[in-house]
Amino acid sequence: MAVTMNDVAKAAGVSLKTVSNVLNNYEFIRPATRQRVEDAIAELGYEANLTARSLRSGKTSMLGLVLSDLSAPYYAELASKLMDAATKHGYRVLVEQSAAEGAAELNALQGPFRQLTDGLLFTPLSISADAIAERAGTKPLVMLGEHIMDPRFDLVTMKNEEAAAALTSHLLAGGRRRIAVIGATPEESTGTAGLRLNGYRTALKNAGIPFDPALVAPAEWRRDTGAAAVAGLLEAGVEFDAVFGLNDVLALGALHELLIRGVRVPQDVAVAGFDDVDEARFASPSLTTVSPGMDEIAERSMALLLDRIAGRETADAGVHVKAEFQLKIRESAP
Amino acid sequence: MAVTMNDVAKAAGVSLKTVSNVLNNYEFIRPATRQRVEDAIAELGYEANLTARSLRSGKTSMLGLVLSDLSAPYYAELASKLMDAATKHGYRVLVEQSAAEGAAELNALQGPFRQLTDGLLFTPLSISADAIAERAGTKPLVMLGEHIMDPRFDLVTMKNEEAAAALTSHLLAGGRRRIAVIGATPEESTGTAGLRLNGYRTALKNAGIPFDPALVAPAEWRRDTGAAAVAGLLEAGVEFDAVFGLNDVLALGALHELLIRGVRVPQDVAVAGFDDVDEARFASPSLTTVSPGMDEIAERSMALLLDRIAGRETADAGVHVKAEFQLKIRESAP
DNA sequence: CTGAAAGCGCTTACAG
DNA sequence: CTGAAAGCGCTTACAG
Repeated sequence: MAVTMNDVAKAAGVSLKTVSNVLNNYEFIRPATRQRVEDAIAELGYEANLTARSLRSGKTSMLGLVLSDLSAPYYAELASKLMDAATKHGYRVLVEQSAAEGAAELNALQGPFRQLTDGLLFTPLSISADAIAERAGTKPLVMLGEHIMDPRFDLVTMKNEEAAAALTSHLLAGGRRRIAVIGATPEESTGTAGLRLNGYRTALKNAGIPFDPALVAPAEWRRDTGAAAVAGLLEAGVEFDAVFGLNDVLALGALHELLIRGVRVPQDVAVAGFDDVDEARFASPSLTTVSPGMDEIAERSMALLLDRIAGRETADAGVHVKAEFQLKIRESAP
Repeated sequence: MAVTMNDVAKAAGVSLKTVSNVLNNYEFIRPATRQRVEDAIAELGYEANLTARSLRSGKTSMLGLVLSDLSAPYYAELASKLMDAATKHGYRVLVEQSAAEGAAELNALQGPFRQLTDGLLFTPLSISADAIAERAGTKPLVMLGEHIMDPRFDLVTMKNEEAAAALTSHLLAGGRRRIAVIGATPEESTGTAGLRLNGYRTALKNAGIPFDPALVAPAEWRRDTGAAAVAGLLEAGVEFDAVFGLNDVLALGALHELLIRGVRVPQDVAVAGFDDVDEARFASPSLTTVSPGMDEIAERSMALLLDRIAGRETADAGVHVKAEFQLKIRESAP
């Protein structure tokens, strides 16, 4: 059997409570007592049983991270940063992939997954704010992304509209007039895709250019679907001189498809994305995109969640944070 | 307070043990009793407390996954598949990033992380087999990768030597004679890099071509380091007509560097990688690489770990599994 | 097939 | 500053 607190207490000649006090850094312990306990711990190689601690205290020292797909570069990079941040604060991260499915999202919100974690970083994609509110429970919950922007919930996100507008304006300043958008439906206006499309429309409007729904191609946010979407536009005979992929993998898929069809980038068609994943810098041509402030998003969301858990943040209404973005002008749309 | 088993037992008019029997699918329960218990569970909305279960049973229903960096595409894709597999079997996955540092690896092996999981999928990169054996404890441990290939441990890996040899032979068959290798030191012969380099040397030997250490450039396995390594070779005046990046991100970084320097791929220099991450297919030119059988690796390693946990696999010596590979011939080295 | 009791290893009021 | 006791919510032998 493993060494228990009881063994430590006996070896140090103190009570259980005193050992617990030492472990939990209780302030008022006689230095000599503390020393004796610490010696006993070292000698016996005692390690606290986290499960027992958790059962009694109700805290698990684990955080939940729910996102659609860990193999998507944006999420992979974000998860990596969040885990590093959590480790720094003594927490571990339990990841759940929802595949953007409502059932999986609900499950993560209420099921055993929730029970095992002290707080949740949640990227909802399918379920509604009301469904979340109904099941939110009492443990802290911080939203990532923009499917839900509701005053009831804490939210850390990015400046989607502003950034998309800035990127579109850059394309317009480069003389592009028919900018295809990949990854949204023409009438979308909420959620990540909708907000980025709004930004695109705002920039067009400011430039006095009418919005043409024919230029907007829906697609799931992957490379293969980005490629297929641009192929669809070309085959439908839609004319365009730029492609705005609503995220980088869409743009990279589109870029690939254009090049194998002999379309020159950026001479014939400029291409731009959104996310600034590492891959974007090393594409050929390198990809113009938006850096959405991922470091800031990771740090702020982790800090907010930990503040809620510790009771340092007590605002009744949700706290909303938007990270700063940066345009990354590269070869694909100089 | 949450609903407990006691509440269910009272509501159903049975003992605690009977409720436990129903929850754990004990075979010999009178159907009527089972029904009453299930009704009570449904009515009260009872959910088992996993922490309590875990304290008593010693099982956590969590699996640990230790890898160096979740933002690396190969690991991101592997982790994603492993999580899906774990979910299918009722397990959750706790991920730990080691940054390939020995201290972090030791920590994952013994610390609280280990305590919280029923078994570990471990990609050691720094620590020795002996160090692992010393700290392996009694819980199941399956190695991923090839830093440790020791009969004491279960291991699921890929055919590094064979695959690297096959890829090199393909480059040779295409008329390439000076194939630079990025991501290893010339004398390396163990670990993932060493094995792949061995395969390269075997293929050269079979073709009667001498091994030139000047063609081998060390680099950490990232895009930026791949680019820097190829830049280093060019600036040192080393002549080569092909580049074998020991993984895809190295190859993609190298590809990018070659193209911005005006080297034509594949006309002047062929480029090949290893891993077949999704990105490889969509690079321009698309990347010739090895598909190492990631699906098989994910499935087999998960199955082996679960078999060890359940006691279905009882071999004293480590079970070693090697997945089948496939060459993916694409534009960068046709 | 089912029950009563013990106990997993901690933390938490409560005393003193 | 420290101790003795209770209890978090389960599962596990042990009986019957």
